[in-house]
Amino acid sequence: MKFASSYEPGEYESDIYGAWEASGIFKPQVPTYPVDNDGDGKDDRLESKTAKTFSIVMPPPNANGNLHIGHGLTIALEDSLTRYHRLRGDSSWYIPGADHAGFETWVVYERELEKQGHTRFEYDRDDLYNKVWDFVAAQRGNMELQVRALGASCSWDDLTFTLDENVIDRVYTTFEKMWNDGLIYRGEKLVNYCPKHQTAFADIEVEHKDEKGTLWDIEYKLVDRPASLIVSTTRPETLFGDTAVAVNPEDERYKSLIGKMVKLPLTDRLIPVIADEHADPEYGTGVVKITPAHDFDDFEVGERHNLDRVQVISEDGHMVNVSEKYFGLSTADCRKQVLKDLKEKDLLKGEKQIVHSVAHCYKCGTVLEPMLKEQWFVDVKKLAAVAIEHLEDNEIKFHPENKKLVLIDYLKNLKDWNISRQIPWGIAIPMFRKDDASATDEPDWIFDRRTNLKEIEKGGVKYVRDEDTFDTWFSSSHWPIVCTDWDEENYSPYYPLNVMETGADILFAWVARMIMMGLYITGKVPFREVYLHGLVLDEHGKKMSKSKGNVINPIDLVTKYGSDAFRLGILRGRSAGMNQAFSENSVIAGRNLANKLWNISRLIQSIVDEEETADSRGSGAWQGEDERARPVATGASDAPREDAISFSTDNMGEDWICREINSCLEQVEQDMKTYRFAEAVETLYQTIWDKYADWFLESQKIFKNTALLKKTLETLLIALHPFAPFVTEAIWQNISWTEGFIATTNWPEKLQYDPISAENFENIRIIVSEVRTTLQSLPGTNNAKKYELLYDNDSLVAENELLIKTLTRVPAINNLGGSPRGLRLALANHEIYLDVPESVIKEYREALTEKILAVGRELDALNLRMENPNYTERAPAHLVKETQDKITEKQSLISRLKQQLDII
RNA sequence: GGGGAUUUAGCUCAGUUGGCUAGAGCGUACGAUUCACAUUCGUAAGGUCACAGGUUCAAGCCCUGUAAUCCCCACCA
Repeated sequence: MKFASSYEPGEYESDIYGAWEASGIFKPQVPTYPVDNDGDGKDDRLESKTAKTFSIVMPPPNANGNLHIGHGLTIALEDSLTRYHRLRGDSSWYIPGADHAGFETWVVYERELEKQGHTRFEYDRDDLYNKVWDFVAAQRGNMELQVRALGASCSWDDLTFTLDENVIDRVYTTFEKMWNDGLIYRGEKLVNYCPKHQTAFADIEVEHKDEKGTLWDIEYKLVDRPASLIVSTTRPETLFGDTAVAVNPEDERYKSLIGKMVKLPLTDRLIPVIADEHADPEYGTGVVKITPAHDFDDFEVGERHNLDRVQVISEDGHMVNVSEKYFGLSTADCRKQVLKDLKEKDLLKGEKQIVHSVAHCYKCGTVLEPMLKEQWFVDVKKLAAVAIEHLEDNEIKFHPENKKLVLIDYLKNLKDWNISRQIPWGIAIPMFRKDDASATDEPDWIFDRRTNLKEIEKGGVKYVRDEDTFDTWFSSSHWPIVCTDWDEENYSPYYPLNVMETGADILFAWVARMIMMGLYITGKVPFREVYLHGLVLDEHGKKMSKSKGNVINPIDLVTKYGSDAFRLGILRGRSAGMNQAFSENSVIAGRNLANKLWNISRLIQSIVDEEETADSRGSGAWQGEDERARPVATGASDAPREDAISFSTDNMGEDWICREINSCLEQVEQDMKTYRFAEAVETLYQTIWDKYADWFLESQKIFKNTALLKKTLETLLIALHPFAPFVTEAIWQNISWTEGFIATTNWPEKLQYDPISAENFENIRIIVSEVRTTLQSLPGTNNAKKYELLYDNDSLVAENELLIKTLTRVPAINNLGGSPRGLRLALANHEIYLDVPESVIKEYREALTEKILAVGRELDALNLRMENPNYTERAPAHLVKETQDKITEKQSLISRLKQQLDII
């Protein structure tokens, strides 16, 4: 016996993964590059009946990080899909990736530098890039091992790293095209800037948090009259950058002051009073100071009124362009000083506490400073418009559906995209600035791919490299294109991707940009469907976080319960787009299913072994005389066929299990088509456990049909394989009659069965359940052993005595022969009794009364429905008939139970 | 301010086009036990489908309103 009594995942998983990988089964069958084997000069892939392809990319995990629970979910989802399609015969390509994780890795590395007592400013960009490269290379590998541990059937030879040459190449090609198309521009704008990391961010990377703050009222005195304006601000230190104060043009209080000058406190500067809609008469005093260089709204006001932009805060968060007293102070110190000085001059007229939202760095939590900087921007209007057009044409199907509208809404309001980052770890921006003022005819900036050079020469003019790198999302937006080897010449049968699976939280940052970029570069949407998963929350529905200490590590669970258990557990009870709780319990349930399946296989193998031994002795030990030739085998129809494997008719569980397995297969197929993973798993779980093990295998302990046992086990193993790849493969390798890998076998065809026989077994199940229920509700314990089962005039019971006896464990089943005794079961269509003595029946009286009442209530409800003429006239005929039948059934049941009660 | 969701058993969730007595897992209670599996088997209890109206022969599902929870976007001088 090869099978241990329980499934130990640790003993099998890594060997199995190794065998899969070594045999190359994760590679797609249809090549990714043109092939011309017949030498006719044409791409064979296009000539042949194109095999169906399935392609999906892995959202690249951080190359030097570890997987978290979200990755665990992503891989469970993506790999289940991939394996399912592989079994269905599609040329399936699951493309793995690794992310240089620009900013994240940089933050980690910069901390490392600090530990060593260095700062980034001691090195130039190329040095830093090389240092980080080495750092990442040294840390790399864990992630990829963890992806393997989760069972991802991805094609490792095709792993794409976000800094691979082909990626950089593609990004430069796009950038050049955009530059030539006028979609890229350099602009001085206010950008969100982290003074700690000294880099700018895109809007999307900013984290807004509500915080308590103080609103100070400051007096600005008018120059030509003894009057003053009170302005309110949360940032008094920025007053040095004020270049105007604004009032609403409709505000009667201040109309006469528009155009006058006020003196900027603590300075000698005079600034004008301007009229602008931005000033809200309802808010505070209705007067607002305008600091174009340090506030987003003020920046726009400044544009409208042509105001100067006076930058008073440096990139490292210190005061500049101010009088000596304040120069060099940190913004926080400067604020204190300004408040103190204003108070002394009696210009501070009030303060109050408010709650307002403040922008923070999503990595270090530092308050972001709006900073005036020259950056590269993408003009997104056209790109977004094209994306919206294709989305509205329903070219991409979303799961959940509503996310499409959310995305369209986002694209409609999208602002230009800042793609410059002031960190060295990333793809260098391929732009060079003219370094020769005398060359007036030459453009200020030129595109050039030679970013390894700090300066280049073109046409006798010297140009200097821009030191910035790309926003990670700029390159990531190319992911479907670079992963599938699409280019302008090579037709890739894998582009567009069949499905893009990723977190709902990066719908805007990533999915939106992939769509825009895909359309811009290839003219096609980059994927046909989008499946978005939500956050995995802890068991109480709270976000997992290090500070809360509720983080679950997927690899720990894999180690403890096995990869399959983790996958089954994390898929269960989860639907698209929803943030849902997760607990170890669901993984334990998955572990139990794996073990159940293992033991099912162990039982079947032992039956197969025994039969083979018996055959070799020449006596059909398990093929009793009852056996008749019966047609059941694979095939598409329900109709019995005469040429198939034979098996015994007496055990009607055989037809029944075929019916149930067929319906399970149909359900799973439907669920996979509609991305309802949890439902697919649930269906399989119930079919394998509740139906196959608890009813069919129990029945097979009486009549063994080895051929069918083999066939049905294979079917269930294959159907579960996408979700639980390891245990199904381990069993496949352990049972004696299968060949090759289950991972590359074919999705099962439907089984043939006789519907009448199947329905008969369903009736037997109902009888058995009723017997069990009644036995449990009788007084005393061990009732099953005490009472015999009696029946009258019932061929179903008569023909299946042994089966019913085994399933109910009653000591005997006898034909009454017309003289009823004992306790009659509450079954409408069968006359079945438990041979229970009078004394016990009397004790059962109460339960019987309750049962009669319950059936009576059901009957009343049905009658009420039938009495309503609107129902009988307007409801579909089959429903009305069903109701009528039910009434008849309930009535007869009640009268029988009442008879029983009368006897007592 | 704008938008998106969620609310069904003690907990976590299904319930697809309105149509049988609203389901599952976990948990709970009771019972079983050599003979594949205690990671087991059997049975049961447990529901005002958030609330209030409406449409319909029929509503967990559709419509209107209310409440609570969560998320996103914008703004907050």
